[in-house]
Amino acid sequence: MAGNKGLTSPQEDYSRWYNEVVLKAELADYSPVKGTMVIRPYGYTLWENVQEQLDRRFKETGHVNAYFPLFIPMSFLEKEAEHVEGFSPELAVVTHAGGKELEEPLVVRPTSETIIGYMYSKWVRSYRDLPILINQWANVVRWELRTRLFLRTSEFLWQEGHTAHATREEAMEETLRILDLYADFAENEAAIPVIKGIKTERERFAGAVASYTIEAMMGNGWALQSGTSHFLGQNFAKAFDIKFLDQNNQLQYAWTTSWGVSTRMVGAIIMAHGDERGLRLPPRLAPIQVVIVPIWRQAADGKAILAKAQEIATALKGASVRVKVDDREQYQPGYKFNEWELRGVPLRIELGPRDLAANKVVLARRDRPAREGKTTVALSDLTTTVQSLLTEIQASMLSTARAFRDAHTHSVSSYDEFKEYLASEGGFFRVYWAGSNEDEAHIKEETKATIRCLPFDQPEGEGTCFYTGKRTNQVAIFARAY
RNA sequence: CGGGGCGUAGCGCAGUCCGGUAGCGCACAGCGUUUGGGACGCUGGGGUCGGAGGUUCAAAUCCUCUCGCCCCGACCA
Repeated sequence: MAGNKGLTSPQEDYSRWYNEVVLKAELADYSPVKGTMVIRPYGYTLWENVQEQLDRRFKETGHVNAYFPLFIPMSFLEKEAEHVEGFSPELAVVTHAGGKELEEPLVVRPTSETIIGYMYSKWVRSYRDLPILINQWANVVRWELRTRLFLRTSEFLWQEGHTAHATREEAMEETLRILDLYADFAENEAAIPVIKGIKTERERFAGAVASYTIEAMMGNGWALQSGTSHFLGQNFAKAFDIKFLDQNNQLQYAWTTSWGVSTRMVGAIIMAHGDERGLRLPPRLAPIQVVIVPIWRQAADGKAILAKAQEIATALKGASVRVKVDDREQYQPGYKFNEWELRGVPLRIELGPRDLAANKVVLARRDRPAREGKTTVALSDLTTTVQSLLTEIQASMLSTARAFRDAHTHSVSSYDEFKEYLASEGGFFRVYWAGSNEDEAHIKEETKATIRCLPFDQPEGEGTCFYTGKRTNQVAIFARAY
């Protein structure tokens, strides 16, 4: 039996598998309002670990956290033409409060560029007030038509960074610094390889001059935009009058950026690593890194084994390992093995009478199939072995994900070939591209694939556009996307 | 909003055609035996059959209206 009992195989029905994993692993549950979800403790702890690692990186690069309000005057949204056009279809608007109709409707923030722009205009007078490097952790609301747990919910959690700078160069540097930061997080914490690139006009954030993205490949070959960093130019500065006197006493508009990673990242972790047994969590983010499953035949053994399990747990905690002893008596070991595998715990310690007698334990790696992933280790070496195994699993998960992505990245030279491969294999398509906005729209209409980005990693030489046949030196990444 | 499907115990479903007063599996509770890859036995608790109205001696079942959810298409972190 390959998979977890009762779990749909990802090969058979990927989206069903995804939903089941989220629900059965107790990451989240549906909430009564359509399109909203409850993030359960296990899922929330995972999110907290994402937060912690991102937040650490923000602070290291000079950013500070603040909080801006949930409600935004409707008129603010309207100040930036593209912005309001982009967001108006999905706004939740409060028209009544305190028992009467409001004079001006309040928008529940879909993102906070506008209210933050408004505040920045109050705070900025001189080049000496710049840069402003603020991040906020918040919830936002976008009334989506089709929702999916973690990937697209009407309300979601995220961080949004909003910075203002004196020069174009500085703002652009910031935009790219954050993109690198996101990529570093994705690869080194989430073990998800990403492609850095710039969005085409069609996919650009409403109101931005340029949008940059990290794109990750999910287990079904689809792309997931996992973080974005926007260079906003002076668009919002002009809309909100963020002006300062420069060193030459000249009045200038500030240059702003915004960037975000959301709870969608949890979806990325699920889909980039999950398998037919369920979730596989990268050790650096896993709420539980090691689970200890005690095993005993006779009640008399139980006490000693549980005591030893606790002793091991204490030792591991002392070494900063997130460990849990599964001391539930109503479940058998086999059940627990499967359950913790479903929930993605990277490493399991099995401790039975034989082990106790020999001063050993069995270690089982989640990233390797049943027997292959099991080793026996002496108790005296346990802590160092666990630590090195966690490091190894983390690295192995990244390289496995990278190998998977590379194996599912194709380069095609004609549109027919593209369509054929997209239908049969899926995955990413790294192709020479000289098409127009309309060409892109047409391809999307016919194949549902979109340009995920124009990757930073561009070829040296020229090639022929797979769609238009024109010569070009630009490549694009096409894929089906969430 | 267009197309398709579904609402019966916490979950998954049967029962609906052909009306007779609700059942199965899992889960849950108690007791006992079990425990190295999803144990078993016995006992037990749990239902306004999505909602409202109608037909009928009698409605989960037939009729009318309604509400909600899921999947597929047009937008998005």
